[in-house]
Amino acid sequence: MMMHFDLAQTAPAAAPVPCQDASYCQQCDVRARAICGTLEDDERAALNRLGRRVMVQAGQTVMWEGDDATIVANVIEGTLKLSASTGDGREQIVGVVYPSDFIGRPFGRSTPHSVTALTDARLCLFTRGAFDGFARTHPELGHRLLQRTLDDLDRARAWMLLLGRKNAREKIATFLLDMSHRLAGEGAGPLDSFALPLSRQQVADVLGLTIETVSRQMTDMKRAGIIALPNRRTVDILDRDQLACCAEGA
Amino acid sequence: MMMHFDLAQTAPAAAPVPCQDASYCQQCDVRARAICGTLEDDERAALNRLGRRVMVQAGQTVMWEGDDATIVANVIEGTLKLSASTGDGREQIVGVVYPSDFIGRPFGRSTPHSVTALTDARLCLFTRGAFDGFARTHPELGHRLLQRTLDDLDRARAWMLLLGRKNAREKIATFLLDMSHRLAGEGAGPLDSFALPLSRQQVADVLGLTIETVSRQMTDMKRAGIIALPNRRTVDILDRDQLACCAEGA
DNA sequence: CCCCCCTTTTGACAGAGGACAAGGACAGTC
DNA sequence: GACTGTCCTTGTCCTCTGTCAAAAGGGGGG
Repeated sequence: MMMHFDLAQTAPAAAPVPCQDASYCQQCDVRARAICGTLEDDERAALNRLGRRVMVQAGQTVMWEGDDATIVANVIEGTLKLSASTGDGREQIVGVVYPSDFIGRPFGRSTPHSVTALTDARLCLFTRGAFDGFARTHPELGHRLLQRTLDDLDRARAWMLLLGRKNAREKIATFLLDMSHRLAGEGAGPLDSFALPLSRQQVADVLGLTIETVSRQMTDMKRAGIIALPNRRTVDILDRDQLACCAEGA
Repeated sequence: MMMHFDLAQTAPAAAPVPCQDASYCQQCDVRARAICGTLEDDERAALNRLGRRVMVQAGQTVMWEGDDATIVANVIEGTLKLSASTGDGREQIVGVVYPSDFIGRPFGRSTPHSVTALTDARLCLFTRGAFDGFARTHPELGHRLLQRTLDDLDRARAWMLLLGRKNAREKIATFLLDMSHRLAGEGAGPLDSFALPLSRQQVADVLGLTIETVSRQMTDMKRAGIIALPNRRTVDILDRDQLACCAEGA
């Protein structure tokens, strides 16, 4: 039974509704890649008893920047954004998460950034207290989480170079190449055609640009024959080498 | 016996020279705050046998971006920068590390950014293989490392907001406030006077600005009576409230 | 099938910050 | 104390990107 995720339930008072059916994990699409992938069957069953499956609709915010960190989750399906913002409303997307990624801030007091669904999404949700306790007593899970966090940190720092030192053209090109890799499935090569899970405004928020600059740069690249834009959301990479050159500043 | 860190030894072939004197850890200034802080005495002694103490001079690079990740270390004393750069030499500082911080990329193939000493520094150095093995068999160490990595990730993402969405004035103000907190000792409040461990160029590289813009903004704030700059490296915060306003964009 | 709303694109203009250049200050050396 | 190299500051100009405004395009509902 899939429960529908009610926004009101994101409040600290949300009552966790444990998932009864222990067979869920067996069918889980992302089990192998998620942090629970290397747990023994009985351990995973125990973890499963702590969590619940929820759906979130595109646009719904699962956690708010600065709130008490009361939940964590694995992403089963869909795409979500992590975002931070200034007091006067300027927004920066600090991460985009995909199926098998982990969201939330374990072992901490408050959530440092908001988490919002970009598409309809399915999550495997845990209360933070229950998850923290489980992770502390299951080193294998902690280790997977550590590896994933180290990878996230590397990615965040690579993005800092982009935000601080690249110009608009380089940012767009780097972004498109990154998407072409991240949207590819397990072990598959980069995609030459894909649907962006982000609107132009959201692309701007990832890159620290305005929507107009994003639009102009993409149109320029289209005119240069480097990419094609058959409709609003899909991107075809026509000349990957040249796109890589743009990303490097050449 | 303190060994001097030879740059050539950063090469993969570097022979680890174990530290014989197990009492080192007892006297270690940062033991309580470092990731080894919660280990039992015998465990810490075992870890100690895997590592060696080294000195690095200001300006020396301990690891190079893209190199095989062969070493990790705890910072005992001094300040170091983590930096990434584009093919054509633009640089972005993606982190500044202080005593008790951990550096290097455990459980990974290559180092994603360079590590360079800003001041003379003392490190407690491990080969990555030895450290990885130890961490895998000592969950408590892994857990401390996880907490630290989660904190680093939060900081990196907060900095992404600064890099992507703040203007020069806000960046400088945020940076100065951050420094005033990070340079304060254990549990102490923020400092109203401190010596920057960074040159103007390095401040620019942290904030994604040019050295001229950094200089101009700091002079402007000095003229506005918000800060004083008694010499090149020291900063006095005269009006913290106003500085906080600058940081927020007000 | 048309209409309406929202997203995206395009245009014109302005301003923040970068690039280049020169002058000034400071620390270490002789 | 003069010298010298490095780091920092200041000045001028220019460009990239942001801002504001309007037009164009697309998708969903009636």
